[in-house]
Amino acid sequence: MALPSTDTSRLDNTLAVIRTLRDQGPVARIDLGAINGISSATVTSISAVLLQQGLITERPPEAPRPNGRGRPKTLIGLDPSAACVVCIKLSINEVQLVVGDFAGQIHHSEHHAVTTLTLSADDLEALLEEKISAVCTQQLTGFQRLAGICLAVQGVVSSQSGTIIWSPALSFRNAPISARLAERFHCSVLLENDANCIASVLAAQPAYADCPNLVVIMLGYGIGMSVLINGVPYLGANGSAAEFGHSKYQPDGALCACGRRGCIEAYTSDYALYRAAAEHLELPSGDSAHPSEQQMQALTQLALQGDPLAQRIYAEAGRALGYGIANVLALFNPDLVLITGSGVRGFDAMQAAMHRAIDEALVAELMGSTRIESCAWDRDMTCMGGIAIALHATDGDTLLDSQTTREA
Amino acid sequence: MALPSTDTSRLDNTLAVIRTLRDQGPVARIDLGAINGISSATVTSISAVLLQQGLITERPPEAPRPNGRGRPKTLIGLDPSAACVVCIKLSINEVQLVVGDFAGQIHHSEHHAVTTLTLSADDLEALLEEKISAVCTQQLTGFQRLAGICLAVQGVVSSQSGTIIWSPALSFRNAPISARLAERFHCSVLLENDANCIASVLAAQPAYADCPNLVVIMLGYGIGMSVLINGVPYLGANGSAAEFGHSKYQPDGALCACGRRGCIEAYTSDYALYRAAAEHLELPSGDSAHPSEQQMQALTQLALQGDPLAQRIYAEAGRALGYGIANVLALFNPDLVLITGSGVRGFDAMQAAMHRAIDEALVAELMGSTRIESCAWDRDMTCMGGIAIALHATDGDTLLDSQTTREA
DNA sequence: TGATTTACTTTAGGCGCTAAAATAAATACT
DNA sequence: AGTATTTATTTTAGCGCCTAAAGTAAATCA
Repeated sequence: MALPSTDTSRLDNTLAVIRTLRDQGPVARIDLGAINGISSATVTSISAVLLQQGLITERPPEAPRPNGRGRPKTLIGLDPSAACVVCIKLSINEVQLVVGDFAGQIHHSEHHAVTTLTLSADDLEALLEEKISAVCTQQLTGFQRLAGICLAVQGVVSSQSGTIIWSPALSFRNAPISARLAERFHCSVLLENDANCIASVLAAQPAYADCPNLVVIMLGYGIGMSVLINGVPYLGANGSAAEFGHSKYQPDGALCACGRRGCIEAYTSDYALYRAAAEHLELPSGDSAHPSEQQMQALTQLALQGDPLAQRIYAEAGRALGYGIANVLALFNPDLVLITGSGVRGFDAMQAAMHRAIDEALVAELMGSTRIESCAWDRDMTCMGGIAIALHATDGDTLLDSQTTREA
Repeated sequence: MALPSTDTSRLDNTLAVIRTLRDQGPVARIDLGAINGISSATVTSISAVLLQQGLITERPPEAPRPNGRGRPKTLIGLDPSAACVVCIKLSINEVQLVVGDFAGQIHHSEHHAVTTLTLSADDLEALLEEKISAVCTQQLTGFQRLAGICLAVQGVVSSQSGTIIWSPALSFRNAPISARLAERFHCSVLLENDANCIASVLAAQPAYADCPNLVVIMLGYGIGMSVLINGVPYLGANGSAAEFGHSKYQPDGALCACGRRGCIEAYTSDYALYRAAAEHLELPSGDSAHPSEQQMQALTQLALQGDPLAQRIYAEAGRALGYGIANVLALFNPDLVLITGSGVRGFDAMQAAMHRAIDEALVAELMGSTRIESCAWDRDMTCMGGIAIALHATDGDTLLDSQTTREA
């Protein structure tokens, strides 16, 4: 496996510089050296090339005094216009498109209501092509190139083959979507699970920097999970790892949307909560199989205000969640379990039962030092993660690309 | 993080050569180049150094004609006497010591009956020191150096800190054992979970070469598991990952040795099977909390011969195992689940119920392409894995060490 | 015996890195 | 203002590793 390291070394160091600049904003050469463990002579050499390629620019030294005497630092930073990426989030009845620049900043975002379940695979492809084309002509004029597209999809996807294996938002299966889009737009197309995108964003936050093994559970209409092992999403053999929602609470338990019984999702997801409540409580009307945000908020309110039935429903959901988390702790022993998703709205009503269940299920040795926390939900997080992942994945291409275009 | 690759590159390539030789036996330089993706000029250079350090030897070309015309290959192979490692397996009431040579071959093995549960931490250390010393004087005379010691322990260990956090074989906890042995024997001391040792051996077998994500479940007095992710054992935050035995089958279920209820172990382990059977069946007498191999075989025989109660007990054990595996599949989506351990003796009696339970628990999409197989049990496997792990971990040291000794 | 084939070694040259020296651009001091 | 000091960046010199290609070695084939 040993590569001719003389080649890879320069590439590695160049990518490290680019990523440092993306994470930290403009940085001086000497600091880039210290951060990445390379000499400043090497940074000079690397940055000279990047400058010439138009991927970075020098910033005038900041007006306020730098920090004492000596030659002031010359900060270099990514040129946002060097490249851009598009992230498309595909969820039930909604498609979101976001454009991010080379520096990782969000440039544009748009939502479209689409009845995703009625689409055929060809429809979907046509739809995506159309939306991306529109965004390209309207938004991407200032950019030197479109580096990549990230498709963030709810469900099971194979990143390797670029195939959507199964998604609750789609009525078809095994759709090889990446290859066609890649051909159409001449750039890499990544296919990611939505939970992995969110977990990547969370893991990048300084508060969680010391958690290389991070589990993120997303509560919502269904239940998703992402497991980061040493900071990278664990995908499993077919990309169907981390299907927490369909791990079991109770053999022969409640019926799940997947058709089996006793899944955590059958107790803790929005549809499960609503199903349990709908028979007995008066709630805003609507599609009871796909409860609206309004309906769910009403139900959560009832529980928090002390309605006994609603409380019981949330307690049972919390207990199921707790037993599920206990299994996750026993099997993954992560540093941190983070609970988020639109369903965190009801987390306060579940929390006590959840903790009770975990204590009931696990001895202290197996709890280890794992923290369990919840985290506010932001619907844009998925695409922010997708943008970051797409940029990271395409840095090598961008580098190569700007080499050849400048040479020509 | 980028290291001065100019330095690491040579080290990487040298280690790759050593490991290729260990895996495949003597190999010609040109083939070492092809296997590891380096030029044969580099292999010549690397092997010249290793030869001079005494880590490898040239083999006379084999008597039977090589393969046609041309200069025959000169095979080079590891010198078994260049180093040795000791692996100590610590399990309930037994300590096994095995010596392996630099080429990875077992050189010596011995078992000792020890009432491990009555030992204090100091007793254990003294015992290990004594046994290792004895082995050193008797067995290690032909070796140039003792490269390392591997402690393979049942239970939760922290490899990083070299601390036995908890083991069913010991009555004390949090024993920092590695550091003291390292000081005493002047070599690296690795602490490993026994299941990880076994999984490493299995993963190295050609039959499982295409399974980078491998789960090994060990049935026995207790239930252990190891998860290999991309071929390396996943340890989790505190080394307590992969505690399959204490993942849950049933909230409020059968009482487990850990003190909680409903763990898989409380249904599927030897003690659980025996406990369920002891009241109603006539079985060889003995310690019913620690059933002997003989007792367990008798019970297995009853089930296989059609005794209805024994069959029911094994079926329930299989169902619990199946539900546990279903969770493992949902969460890890491995390429292969391998079931082994002394408890595989009863696997035939559990298998049907296990598969039924898995089908009942999971939709086909989540089963993916995961194979579930059992695998014959060999009590020496743990130490074979420990030897391999110890050699792998100490190759760098051995290299450095033989450099300095030869120079002096 | 010499041609051919295959394996191994030597040579020549490139790349990437670093340390150290040189240069640049500020502030501090007198 | 002019020089010393401090800090950042660039240039230089040199090292280690790698590869391709040329050279050498050791067989078989005819």
